Amino acid sequence: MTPSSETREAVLERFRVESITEGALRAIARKGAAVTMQDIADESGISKGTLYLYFKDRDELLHRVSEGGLAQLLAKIEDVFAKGLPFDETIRELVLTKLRFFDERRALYRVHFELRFPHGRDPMCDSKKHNPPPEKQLYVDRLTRYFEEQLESKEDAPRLAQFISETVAGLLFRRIPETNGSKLEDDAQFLSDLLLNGLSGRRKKS
Amino acid sequence: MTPSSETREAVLERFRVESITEGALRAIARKGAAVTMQDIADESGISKGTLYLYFKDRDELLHRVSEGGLAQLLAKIEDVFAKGLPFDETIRELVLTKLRFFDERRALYRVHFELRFPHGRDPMCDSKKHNPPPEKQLYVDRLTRYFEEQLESKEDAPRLAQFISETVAGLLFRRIPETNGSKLEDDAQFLSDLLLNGLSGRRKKS
Amino acid sequence: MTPSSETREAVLERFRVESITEGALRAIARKGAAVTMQDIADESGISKGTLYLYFKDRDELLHRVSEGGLAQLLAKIEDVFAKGLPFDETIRELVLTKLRFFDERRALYRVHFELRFPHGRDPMCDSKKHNPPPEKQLYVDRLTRYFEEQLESKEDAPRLAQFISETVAGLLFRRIPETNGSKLEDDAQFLSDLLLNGLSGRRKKS
Amino acid sequence: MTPSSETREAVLERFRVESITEGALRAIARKGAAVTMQDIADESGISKGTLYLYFKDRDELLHRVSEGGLAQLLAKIEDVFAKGLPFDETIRELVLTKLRFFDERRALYRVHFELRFPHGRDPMCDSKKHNPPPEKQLYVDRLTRYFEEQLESKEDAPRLAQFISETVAGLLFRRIPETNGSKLEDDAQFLSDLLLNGLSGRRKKS
DNA sequence: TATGAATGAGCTTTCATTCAT
DNA sequence: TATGAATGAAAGCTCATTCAT
Repeated sequence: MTPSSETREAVLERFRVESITEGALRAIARKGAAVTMQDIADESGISKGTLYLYFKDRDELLHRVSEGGLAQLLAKIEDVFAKGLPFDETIRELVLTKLRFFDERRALYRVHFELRFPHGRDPMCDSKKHNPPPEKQLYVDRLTRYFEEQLESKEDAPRLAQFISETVAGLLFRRIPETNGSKLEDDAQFLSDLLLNGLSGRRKKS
Repeated sequence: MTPSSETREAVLERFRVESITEGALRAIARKGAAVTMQDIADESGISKGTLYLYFKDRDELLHRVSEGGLAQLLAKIEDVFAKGLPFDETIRELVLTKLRFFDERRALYRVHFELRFPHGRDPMCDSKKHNPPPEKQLYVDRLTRYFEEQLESKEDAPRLAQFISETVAGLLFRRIPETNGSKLEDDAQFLSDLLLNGLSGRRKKS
Repeated sequence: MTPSSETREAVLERFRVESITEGALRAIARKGAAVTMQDIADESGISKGTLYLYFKDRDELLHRVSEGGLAQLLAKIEDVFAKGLPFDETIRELVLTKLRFFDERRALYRVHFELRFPHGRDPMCDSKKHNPPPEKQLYVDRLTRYFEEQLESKEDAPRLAQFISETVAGLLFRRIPETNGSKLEDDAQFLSDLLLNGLSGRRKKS
Repeated sequence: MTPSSETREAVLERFRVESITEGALRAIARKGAAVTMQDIADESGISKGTLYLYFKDRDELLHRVSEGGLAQLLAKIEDVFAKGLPFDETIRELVLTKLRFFDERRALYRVHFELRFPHGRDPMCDSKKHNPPPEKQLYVDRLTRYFEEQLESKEDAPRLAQFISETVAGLLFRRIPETNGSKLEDDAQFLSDLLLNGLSGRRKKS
């Protein structure tokens, strides 16, 4: 009734959802994309049934985990843009940021992949599935806008944005499974250089 | 008993394995990464039990499917190198080849991903897991050798090879789930250009 | 403390129980015999926990709903007897009354059935089960008394009473599930005629 | 391949289905309409998973149990008609037959009831449900035909058939739950008399 | 060697019941 | 007294794997 009580419940709810979300991430980190609800419950320190108080079903839970992660990434990206660095520096920072983000949250990355391949191609079952606005797209959209401002030909912007997004994804793709020895900063540096300069000048003079 | 009969059995074995592998690919294409052994058996025209005569378990079967796919890709890559084209052309052909290969075998790509995250990180269960020589690495190794020949600084070669490998993977990552409208050849062109020239010269003069 | 306050609490208690009972009936009407406690709580406008303040468990709640319904029916039956109609008329009215009663409360009828088959015959679990005086019997008893007054042979009375009770039940049995087209009054008429006159005179003269 | 092998498999299948069906009846007798698949599996001496080799789901299994029972009843009814007894005798035999049939298979009767009330009234979920031709109707239809031959007014035949069917059901309704003391043959006699003669002549002369 | 019926562990999900507030 | 979040014991169902034929 009172505003404070409303806030209180809402806060509690958010807290629960967050703690489950984090537990889910830990669980996914341990068990892979095949996490069970029991795994998530255990890792969250609550009981299986409680999960269903906050999420309709497994699908919704995983989607929310995914969305939550993306939102954090978007915030970090925005911080980079806010610095107002020159183009090259911005690109380097963007690459490094995304790389670091997922490197610290390898589990999250798995979830993204699993959600993109919803277990079959039967067109009928898509209707009842969770189909939120393409939150991943938000990230690419933001990049697109930046490129439209910075590049000469606007038309390349969307593809370039997507390309960078996926290129970094590619790097992560390698880094995630094996505990790779190469330093993350070096990878980021290398990738940024390649993006900015391509292979030009690296070829043998021959 | 006789050498010929031995050979015969070996041939039969290979034939079986191949036919199962192909059936598995078709099954995966239909059902996604969640294929069941029954799906694979049906699509291969044999019975479920027979699968276990040729493969230890589901995990090994999928790994072999994955390996088999890679072997085909390697063969195609070798064809590209055999043409003896100039560097730029070779890069473009390589990109296009890999892109086409997986675009025609989207299902296979899923399997690769699923296999990279073998369902758990508990160190205890690794013992019983399939741990084949890094067959994927073969592809990167081949590229590395090429770059070592072609580039000035040998030390960059491995990273560059891996990078290209993953970059293309990134592109596929986008193409697989949604029946994306953009033409594959355009994507390949764009990616090759970026690899070869980077963003140099695209920035606004400002 | 004071007598008035005691009464007050008692009244409140009765009021609560009744309102829950009615809510339960509505809930059963909507969800069938598989009502959940939550359904009942919602329909009663109270919370799930509160149900357990007034009823030991689901079983007791449903039994009380059932009993409550029967009490109403008994009252209506009494009204029929109070009219002092001749025998034939009384029978007809009784049949019609019961038929109408359950026809308007189809849901209630389901509960009766479910409660008669309390989910198991293991003699051990009977102890914790609700075992109220056979309330249904009250209805049959009342009929028995009437027949004892009206019929020549007193000994047939109990069986006849039970028989009529079940015959009407049989009719309802058909009417409940399918939204049957036949008019309730016609069914009642037919049944009464049969009870009163049997098949005598309907046979072909042949 | 050979006819004998075909027969063999078919026989085995029928044997399994029958043994499960019987196990289900026993399980229902013990646990009521709320039998679980595990109960049925235990009682059938097989494992839970095996049930799903022979029945799509719980619903289909229960329906088949129900149908199987009805088929047996129909056969017995047919035997009665085949005797070519006079009308009164036929009615008496029919009543006794059905009464005995269900008295020996009380569990089966529960299943019939549960299947008539498929757990809710949401009209949407009916589509995917098992909806076989109304096998119960077959029994009533058979009776109807008999009455059409035997009674003067054909139009009463369907209602009379249904009525008798449900009247007997009503009797069973009483006999099932409590291990009732009254002799089945007496109940049958009484019911037949009432059907044939009604209450005529029983009233006090007064 | 090939089969596929049988198994049972394990999954998602529901819901009666409890208890701290 | 009233609440409803939390629980956890089942339930229905799937599927990798085994083994008698």
